[in-house]
Amino acid sequence: MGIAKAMAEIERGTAEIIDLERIETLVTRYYNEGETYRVKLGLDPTAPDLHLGHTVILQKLSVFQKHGAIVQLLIGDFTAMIGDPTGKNETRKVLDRDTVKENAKTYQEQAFKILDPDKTELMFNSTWLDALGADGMIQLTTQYNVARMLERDDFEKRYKAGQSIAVSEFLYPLLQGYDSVAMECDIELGGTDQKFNLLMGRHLQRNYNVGKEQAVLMMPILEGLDGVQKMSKSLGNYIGIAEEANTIYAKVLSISDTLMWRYYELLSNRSLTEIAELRRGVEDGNIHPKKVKEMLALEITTRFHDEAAAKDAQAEFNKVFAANQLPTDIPEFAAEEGIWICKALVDAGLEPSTSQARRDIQQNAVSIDQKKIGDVKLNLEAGEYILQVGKRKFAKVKVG
RNA sequence: GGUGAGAUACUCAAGUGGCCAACGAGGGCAGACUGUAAAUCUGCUGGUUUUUACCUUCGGAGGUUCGAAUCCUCCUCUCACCA
Repeated sequence: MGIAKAMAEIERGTAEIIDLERIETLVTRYYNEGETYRVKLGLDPTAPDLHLGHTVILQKLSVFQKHGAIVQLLIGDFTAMIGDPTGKNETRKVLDRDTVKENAKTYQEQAFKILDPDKTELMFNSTWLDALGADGMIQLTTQYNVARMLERDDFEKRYKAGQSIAVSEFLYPLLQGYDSVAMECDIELGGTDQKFNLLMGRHLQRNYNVGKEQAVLMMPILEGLDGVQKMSKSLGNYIGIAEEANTIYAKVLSISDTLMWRYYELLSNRSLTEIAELRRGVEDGNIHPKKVKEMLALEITTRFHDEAAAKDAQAEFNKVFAANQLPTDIPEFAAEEGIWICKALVDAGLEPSTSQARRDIQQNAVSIDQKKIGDVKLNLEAGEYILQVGKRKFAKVKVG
């Protein structure tokens, strides 16, 4: 493959690249002399469930692997103790080594759905940060000053808003930057929100005389299903890559039409020209936007499962939501005769509390065997029923 | 160390003795309309084997009072100014 084409693949969809020249040099050297280089990605071991937001960067890493990169997946087991400053004053729970190892393993398994295992190294930053010691830590803190630290967007905002900033939080960017020193990486990837930390790596590599300064490549932050907030597990607006085909398909289809184009740009493997054509088609009214969304849903579902599973998911989706029929697999549970409907809904996991169940029944959101019920005092007699709350929550109950 | 201000539900934010399970906004859930899209309209948004009732909640622990998110004391945390 030509170097120009490789570079075009690397640059696609990026938010910002610092030191593009260096990347080009590395790629060129690979193609001419077969010399590999190192690309780093730091991961937080607290949340082992990868979602599409992570895959934006992982996909980029896999592009690099095609062009001569050895990927360094860094598990931030040490830095997890501090937690990247987020503005939230949550106390982090301290993870023990075993949990971290387990999380790392899960990470790895999931990441290998996208990455080439033969060109990936797994690392833990406790390896060198444990060894740093108090004097090493102090040495590290002399490399930067408070005024510059406060330039970091998040710190600046909080400082101006009069919110607290723990001293330990200043350590986070420094330690992350020091990782780059220890790893001697050539390029570091991250989201745009990581810019400050990524640049710190460059700064520290220079100060510690590593002999190179990492290039930085930032990917845009993928919005979650709501289209506003960034995709994250804690916000519940994510599509997990380990989720079932049906779920992934349905979630993709539930995004807004505007957001769909964003997902195309960042997640699809279709060429940019192809995407532009689809877009024109929709704008001209020649293609129904739902068709385009279905294509995206199929593509993404196929990526984490396979084509057959994706097709099945599509069929199932149409059956349940377009044709209003019952899904194929409905979780079952048993209950005693005469059980109060609200209690049954809670037991089935369809409702969080009987009070909530009561409200939903009053609002016509609950049906039994596809018939709405309005009676909150209903007790179920012996028999089998299909319970449904809203459009998407189903359960089969055996009473008696 | 001193002085002052503040801590309310998922978030922001009213409420300064009874009309408070606590205004409002955002978010979320549900209904109508749809393409499980968007926009719009409507309802709900602490819990309880059963609800015009009862129980728990306004940083924490005590106290005053017939009655406290509201008053008092101590504590914890945050911010500002001074040192």
